[in-house]
Amino acid sequence: MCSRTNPRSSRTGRPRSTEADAAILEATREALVELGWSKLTMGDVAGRAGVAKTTLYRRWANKSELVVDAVAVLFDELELPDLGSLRADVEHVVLQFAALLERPETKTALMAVVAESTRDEPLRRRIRASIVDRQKRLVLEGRMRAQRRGELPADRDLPAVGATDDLIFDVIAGAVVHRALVSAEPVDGPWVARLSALLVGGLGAAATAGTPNA
Amino acid sequence: MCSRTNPRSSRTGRPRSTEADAAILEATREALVELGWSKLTMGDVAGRAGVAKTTLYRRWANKSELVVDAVAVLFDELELPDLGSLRADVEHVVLQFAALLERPETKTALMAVVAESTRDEPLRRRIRASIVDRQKRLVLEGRMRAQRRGELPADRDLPAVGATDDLIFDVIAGAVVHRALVSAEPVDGPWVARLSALLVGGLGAAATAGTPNA
Amino acid sequence: MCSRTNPRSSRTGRPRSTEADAAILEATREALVELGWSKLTMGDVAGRAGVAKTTLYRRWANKSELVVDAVAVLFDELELPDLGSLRADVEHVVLQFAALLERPETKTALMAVVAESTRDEPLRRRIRASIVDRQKRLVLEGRMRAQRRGELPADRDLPAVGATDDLIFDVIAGAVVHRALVSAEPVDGPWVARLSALLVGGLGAAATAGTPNA
Amino acid sequence: MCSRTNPRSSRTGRPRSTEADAAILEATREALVELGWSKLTMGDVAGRAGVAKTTLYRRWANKSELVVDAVAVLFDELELPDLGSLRADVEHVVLQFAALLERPETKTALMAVVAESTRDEPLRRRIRASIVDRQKRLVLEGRMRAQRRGELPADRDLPAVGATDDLIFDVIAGAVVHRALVSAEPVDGPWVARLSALLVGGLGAAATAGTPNA
DNA sequence: CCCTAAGCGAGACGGTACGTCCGGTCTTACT
DNA sequence: AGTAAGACCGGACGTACCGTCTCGCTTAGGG
Repeated sequence: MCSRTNPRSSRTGRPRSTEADAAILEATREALVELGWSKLTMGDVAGRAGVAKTTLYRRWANKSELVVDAVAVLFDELELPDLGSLRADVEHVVLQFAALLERPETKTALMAVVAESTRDEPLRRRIRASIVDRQKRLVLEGRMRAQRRGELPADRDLPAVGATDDLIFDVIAGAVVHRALVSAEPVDGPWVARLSALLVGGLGAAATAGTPNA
Repeated sequence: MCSRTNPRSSRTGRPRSTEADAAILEATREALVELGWSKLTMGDVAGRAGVAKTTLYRRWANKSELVVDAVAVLFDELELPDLGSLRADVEHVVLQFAALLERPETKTALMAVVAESTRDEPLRRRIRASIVDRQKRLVLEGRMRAQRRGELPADRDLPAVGATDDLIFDVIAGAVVHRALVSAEPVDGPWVARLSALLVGGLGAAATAGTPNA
Repeated sequence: MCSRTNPRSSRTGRPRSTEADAAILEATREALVELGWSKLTMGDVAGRAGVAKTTLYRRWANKSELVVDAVAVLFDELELPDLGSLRADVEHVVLQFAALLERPETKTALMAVVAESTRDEPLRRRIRASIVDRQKRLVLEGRMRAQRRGELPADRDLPAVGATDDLIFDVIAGAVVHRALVSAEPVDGPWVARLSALLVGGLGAAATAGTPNA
Repeated sequence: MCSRTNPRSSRTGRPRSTEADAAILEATREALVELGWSKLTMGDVAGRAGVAKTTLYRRWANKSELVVDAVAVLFDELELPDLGSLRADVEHVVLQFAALLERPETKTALMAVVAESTRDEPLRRRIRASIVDRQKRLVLEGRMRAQRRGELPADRDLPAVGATDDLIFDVIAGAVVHRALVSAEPVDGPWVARLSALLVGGLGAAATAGTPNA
């Protein structure tokens, strides 16, 4: 989670405090809630965590990387219970994702680090590894479940993420983010229903038309 | 475009320089290209524009509002020529939007101001007015054209933006933004084809299923 | 009083408002009382005087010159009534000068413009002409009066300011200024009595010892 | 000398750099010489000292306090060698003080901080402690020496500064300052001779007249 | 009675310094 | 070697003033 420069952490000297790690990440989330991304400062986080600024910089290279780590864990809460149909599964995951984006920590932090990452390749990689790629499992799981149910044709290598999975992921996540943050309108039941209908309908149409996925 | 507090600008005193307005916005775009959002500074922009810092602050309350105005004009370049089919029109607008997001000015700026707007209501309004709402005309135009062609059922009040228009807008814009900035993968021909197929298929499915949404 | 660049003020055009002149100087004194030298601003003075900043700069080149003019008039209030003896006259003028220096306008302004004048030759000349030289009449008058009384030998060209006059002037004014502003202790009766005794005694000693003045 | 808020400087953390202290004060004097009081800026001083602006503000609250500290040390150079007579001693100290006031650092700075101190009680205290009170030792020393020689009656408590000492101090310092800065005329041999004669004569007259002042 | 040159209020302008804040590094002494 | 404390450099912030300018308007006196 934190950025150990050397892979096999050196054997000698005082070991790093794991309590500090947790306190810092918690303090970061707290500061995000109270202050938002742009007014969050490293000094403030250190103060809240009862830790010296040095201790932050020993673990994270800069503010962006710290915030990515602090927020990433929240994305692991997403789950995909089997609700019996593809459409129900889609609605559920959209609502979960929307609820996550309504939390002030994520709302203020996510787009900020993404914006930052357009000029910071290491940060981009960290975001992919810590947040983006991990969520694709939800799409993969949902798709395979639908294939097992027969809602989608089962002609693809099952356990790997395909191009359509990527597309669905970008559409779902992108639509929710855009609705919530850019359009700044509520991601509520009716909207989610319409989005899910569009997606399931589109997937179904593609399936019947022959399957043009990579 | 810039923030004149006084609607009918006061008759007295030296009038504001419109040349300065233009020079500042141009300098802002230039600085965004060279430096990106987070390294762009008001002082630097003032320097490039050959203008005093105070002149910037007399017009814009902060960096975010300035950047919104500087970038907004780029979104007006989007057009929607009639390519003969709904799918072709969708592909075209997606590609245009993707090209816009590939420009370094917009890539670095758009998500940054959106992130900032989560804590800044006036900024949010400015983004909506200057960028978001203006682009919805493309969706409206495309939908009405498809209805005229008979590709979509014509059962809605034509000139107003409806709930499905909003949905389509969020899906297209959100998917492109997410693909380009979050997933950080190319918005290329195949991906656009798949997205367009999904959307057109979904809209068609909804139409045949007879869902008369508002 | 105010700085007309060309001596014979041009015949044509709208004449300068003499009311503005007075209002500005009064406003300057008022601002000096309330704010002191360093926090007095030209804009504030203009506002108090109900006048545009341009009108100030048309008359005075800068803040220092304005303040010199505003304060100079106060020094004209000093008088030298004949109290019957050199010592009484000296005590009286010292007390008057001390009272003048206790006024907040002069206290804060005098040393400030003097300090400024160490790097500003025109200002130095203006101070001399407007403030310093005018007060020497008091010394001259007092000395001539004492000579008429026979308290001092009458062997000098009467109406001109001599070297000893200059010395006495610097000693009196300097001692009072130093006591009031630098030592920051009260210029009260006992102190004035001691100073006057010292001066009159010194002058007397010089007179009896032969008169070694220029 | 510099403003440590904490009397016993805290044991923890990185200690303040004493080299920075010295460099800043030296840079301040240098800037005073080159620019004078009113054009000296904190940023410029920081630059000359090779130090960040924050380092200045960590030590001094404002420009005035910094300049007082920078200039105070110069006043410690004054000495009072025994020249054999009260009058010679007086002449010597006056010349020394005049030479000090001719230095551009002091000429421009002294009256400026005094002017500032009329509205700034802490600054006034600092000036008294750092500059004024320290110089009174010269008057005290000179007076006691004259008493030992028998030039002045020895009827006062020897080691303490009395009211006449204060008077003499204000007269000497004030006269020199006024001559040099306000009248803006040279403090040369003849003038110093006249001033010394006046003072010694006045003190003698007071002594013979039997004025046992406090 | 208009013409013209200057004064005037208002307020934007370029410039410069302010004093504060933060990022990220460093130097202490202690653990 | 990690840690808390806090000083350090660098640099941007947003504000305040300075002294200048550019407007449109006013106010005389001279033709």
